[in-house]
Order: sequence, then C-alpha cells, then structure tokens
Amino acid sequence: MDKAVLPTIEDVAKRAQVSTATVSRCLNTPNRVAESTRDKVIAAVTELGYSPNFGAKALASKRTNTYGAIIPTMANAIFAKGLQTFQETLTEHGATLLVSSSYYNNAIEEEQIRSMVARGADGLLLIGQSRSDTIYQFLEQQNIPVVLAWSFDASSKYNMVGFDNRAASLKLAQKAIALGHRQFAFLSGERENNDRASERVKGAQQALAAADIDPNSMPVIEAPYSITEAGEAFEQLMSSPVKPSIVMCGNDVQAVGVLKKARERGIDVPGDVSITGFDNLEIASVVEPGITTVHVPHRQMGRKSAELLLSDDAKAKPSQTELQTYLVERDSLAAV
Amino acid sequence: MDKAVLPTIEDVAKRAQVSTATVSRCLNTPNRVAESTRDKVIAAVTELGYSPNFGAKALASKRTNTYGAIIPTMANAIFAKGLQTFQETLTEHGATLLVSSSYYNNAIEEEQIRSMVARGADGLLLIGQSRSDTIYQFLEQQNIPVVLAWSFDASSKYNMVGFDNRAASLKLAQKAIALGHRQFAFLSGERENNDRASERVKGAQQALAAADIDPNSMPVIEAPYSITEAGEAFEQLMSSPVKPSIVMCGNDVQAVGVLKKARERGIDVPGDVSITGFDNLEIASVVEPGITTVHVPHRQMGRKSAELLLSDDAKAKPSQTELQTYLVERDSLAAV
DNA sequence: TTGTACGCGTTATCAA
DNA sequence: TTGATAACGCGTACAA
Repeated sequence: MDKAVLPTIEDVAKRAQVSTATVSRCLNTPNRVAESTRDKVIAAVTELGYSPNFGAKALASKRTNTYGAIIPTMANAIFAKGLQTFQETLTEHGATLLVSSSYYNNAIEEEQIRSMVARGADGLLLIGQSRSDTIYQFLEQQNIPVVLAWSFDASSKYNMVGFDNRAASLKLAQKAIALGHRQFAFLSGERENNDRASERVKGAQQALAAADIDPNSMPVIEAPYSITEAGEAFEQLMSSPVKPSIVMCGNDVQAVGVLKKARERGIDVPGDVSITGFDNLEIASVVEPGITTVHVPHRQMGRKSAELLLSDDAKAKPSQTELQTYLVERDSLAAV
Repeated sequence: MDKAVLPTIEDVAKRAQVSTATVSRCLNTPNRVAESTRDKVIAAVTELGYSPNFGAKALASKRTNTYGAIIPTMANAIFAKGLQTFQETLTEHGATLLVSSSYYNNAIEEEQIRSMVARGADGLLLIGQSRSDTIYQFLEQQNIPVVLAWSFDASSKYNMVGFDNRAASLKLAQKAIALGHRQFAFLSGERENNDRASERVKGAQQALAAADIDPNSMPVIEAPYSITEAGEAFEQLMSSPVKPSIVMCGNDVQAVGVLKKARERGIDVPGDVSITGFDNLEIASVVEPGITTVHVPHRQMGRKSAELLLSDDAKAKPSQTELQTYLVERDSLAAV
C-alpha cells in the first residue's frame, strides 16, 4: 500500500471555495478572517482531515516550533525529571521537543548542537556553561535562543535558569563543620567540562577555608555518577592513612554507592563516617540511614527554561533566573 | 541583529562551479559523483559552513529523518533508560528523536501521536498495546512505521519489541509459592490502558491457580508508581483481617515504598512480610533488605526498537522480538 | 557524470 | 477582508 496522499491546503481551499491564502490565515491568524468564511474553512479542514505539511510550513515560515534539549544523559534522574517538565511546558504551548545527549562530553555536545540547529530547532536548552568559544560564537551567528540551566552566573551574557551550586555545597559543608567535622573527603563527579561538579567542590573548600581548616587537607577524588564506581572510590578514600570523618559526594547516586559499600565493609554510617549527597533524589530518602542532601528544583528548572525559550525575551536581552536550593537533613550526617 | 542569512545549496554550487543538482548528489548519493568534483563541492561546503535547510529538505524528500517516542513519563527510570538507548541508536544512524509523554492516558497519547505525525515523524515508538482502534487505523492510513515496546504479543499485527510481562510475574509468584507463601497480596499500578500492569497481575493469579490456591484469595489494590502512595496502599493491605505473607508489587518503586512504610511501622521484611518488585532498578539494590525483582532489558528494548524503526523492515511485514527477563533474588523475599 | 527545470506545500507581500 | 502570486531551498526526473 502506498502512502495515502494527504490533502493539501489547496484541496481545502477548493472545498471551502476560498483561496489558499485565506485557509492559511484561518489556521494561523484566525482573527484576520471573517467569521463566516472561517466556518467554511474549518468545516473543509475537518472533513478532509487536513493537517499542514510540516516541511512546507517550516520552509515558508522559517520556524519549526520545535526546541532542542541536549543533556548529559537521561539515565540520570535529575535530567530526566527536568526534561519531563521542560517537555510538558513545551507541549502546553503547542511546541515539540527534540532530545539528544552529550555524555558529559564537550565535543559530542558541540556536534549535537550543530545537528539540532541544522534540524531547525527554534531554541536550545543546554546544561551548564562550560563549553568552547567556538560553539558559543556559532550559536550567536545563527542567532538561536539558548537557555543554560543547572548552573547560575549572574554575570553571564546568556540566558540562565539555575542555582548556585557552590553556595549550596558551601552551606552543606558548613553544617558538617558545625557538627564538629574537621577531616573531610570529597567524592566528586568528573569535573572537566562540568561546572556543576567543580563548583560543588569549591563550595566545600570555601567553607573549610572560612573555618580555618586547610582546604588541602580534604582529598578530592573523582568518579562517574554510578553506584558501583562510587563504592570503589570510597574504598580508595578509606584506605588513606588519615581517614575522613565525612565524605561529601557529588550527588545522591554517589552517596548511595558509598553507603552501600560502607555497609558491605562493616563501616557504620554515620557512626564511623558521615555521608552527604546532592540533588535530593528519591533514592536518597529510602536508604538506611537516609542521605542528608541538598534539594534542587529540577522540575522548576525545566519549566522556567521552557517558558523563557518560548517567550520572546529569550531573543532579547539575556535573563538570569536563580532558583533556590535547601538542605534536607537526614541521618547520614551526624555530629562527630 | 537579524538572523544571519545562511548559505543555500545555490551558493555552494556557484562556489564549486557546478550545478545545484551535483551539490545535492554529493551530499546524498556521493558515489554518483566523480571524485574530483566531489572534492570541489565538499571544499565549498566546508568553506561556507553550509548545512541543508531542514524544511526544504523535508518538503522535497518527504522525509524528516526524525522519529518520535511517546512514553508515559520520563520520570519513571525504566522509560528514561530505554529512551536513552533509543536516542543513542537513532543518533548513531544520523536520525533525531522527538519526545513527548502520555501520563498513562490514552486520550493524551492519541493527541501526541497525531501531533507527531503532523510534525512529520518518520516512525513512532509507543509503549504497550492497549489503545483505541481509531488511532491504530489512523496510523495505518498514514502508513507510519510503529514499534510497540515493553509488551509482547506474538500474534500482534504490529511491530513489537518487548517481553512477556505475564510470564515474568508468574515465575516470580511461583518462586514465592515454592518458598511456602500462600497468602498473597498484589499492589499493582493502575491497570486501565496499561497492559504491562494487568499482565503482571494475571501472571501472579495464574501461578496461584496452578498451585491450587484460589486466585481470588489475593487482594489486588492499585496505586500510582510512587513511593508514598505505594506506602499508603500497603497500610490499607495490612489493615485487612487476613494479612498477606507476601506483597507483590507492580514495580520496584512501589516495592521500595512498601518497604519504607513497613520500616516505619515496625513490620519486619522479610520476617513479617515478604516483598517483590519488578524492573530491577538501582533503587531495588540499595535498600535494606534488597528487593527481589525481575530484571527487564530496558536498554536492549530501546536499541532494538530504534534499529527496527530505522530498517526498512518496519514498513514491511511486522516483526516481533521477544526479549528475556530473569529473576533477581535478594532478601526481601524469604521462606514463610 | 553532469546540468536544466520543475514540483514539493506553505507563508507572506501586495493589491484589490 | 480577501485573492493572486512570488518566494522558501532542496530533490529528482529527464536530457545531454
């Protein structure tokens, strides 16, 4: 069976006895059409089951009404959750979502950006701000609205919807210091090209410095955001001559990995060592003990990003929206 | 600043001193072009930074090289994981992914399907098989290749890449029966328009019947796939006069919710009650005790679905691919 | 192997 | 408020 021949705008025009221009106006700017003719056209449209050809529309209008999101990976729940509301908001406004992933790799991300632009994306959601000048230039040349999310920088020349990773991590570290911790270790995500990860480490270092603890006394070790690899990193950390009283983790997945490994090794949490996470994923709330962490408004970020992209403001002067985080205290962090 | 004027195929043609037809051939069927001219064209393309206009290409070729996935929600990790590999596979083949979500609602899904078709999707990934005849007819009329995933039905007239939910659940129930359980309860996801959920319940019922246990002795209660709501459902289940020795859950999220609530109520797992999950998410492996569950090949499903859609087979005779599941035994299920 | 020329289905400009 | 018509940029017969 051949692909059924779909009705075109011309078929509708003939049936409604108007011009194609009128049909087009009916669909796009209905208030510029007399009600009587509008009714005729709408009738013809429904009778024929007409729906405008996407390619033709894109070609003529130079807009696709689709927006792209390039995230490190959907397998990380924080991005999946944010993406979900991003898509919801787009859908509410009749727009469509294109998705691809960068695997925390700048070169791949750059490729995806170019590909999405070539696909006619009307705007882009990107994560964080560390990428090459080349690609920023490219985006400016193409004049594609962009929103950078999950990070925040008030002085950025781009649209941002995010939160202050450093400040949040600093607050968490201060809490630990107040509980008497002095010997810190940080299990971070890979920091190259990941400003969220590096800011979280810096926040902890800053808290230590402010409390007159040498920031260099805190070993920083990197591992992927995976339960097993975080567990291995934890063993490495604990095999050091001076054992930490607290291990701060780059996110909740790592924290849970550390907790699991600690359990296997008979290390009591928080008796022998305290653990903190980041993100406030469900997983942090169901383990025993619950992970003390930072709540991040992932869903809000998705929504605000979409709204910004859909508004015309995104093309005008850049806007920075800072969202708030807060501490979630559970039992994995205790007084030393 | 206006949107920069992008180079067209004509600009490339002039620069390379060939016709636009040759440029087009160079890009789409390079083997039909002499190497020497090909080099000239490619040089011109890179010098100008040319990239074909998406709308024009779609209009002329009647293809968008874009595929749509409509899933219940990305917030459920199983779909996020499957979607991730689906997208990876598309990207490997130079195709792009459109995403939207149905919230387990048939009417919304139908709307999304129509929208994606209108957007020129070359193929669609859908979850499960329970939907209206109307929409199946629509898909056939439009002659859009479709793959139904996460379910399996060898007799389907559509492409399927999935697994036997009923058989997997049956196996799990049999294991429990072998361990001496007789008093079952089932905490299911909402079964309306969700064949995966209803098949899982049926599998358990079938196992009971086969063991001469009255399937009606197993209360079935529905709850959303959420930790807190599963916990509430569990309380309801435990307030019944005859308490179950085992609660089988529709998925791991529910199982974890039940476990958490049990802990709060001082109910020992598996001492007082056994729990089983479904999906083998990470979350099932990090709680204490670990959740006995069924491993589902989510990533494989994503990949196979994409491959099928990208191959021309998807348009030809429907193909059914059954993937295998297996039991993951942990400590939440024990002898009674 | 290459070029000419038309068609794809809309939107948008301009006149009426 | 409506209609005629020229773009929009590419693919692809068909011809050379």
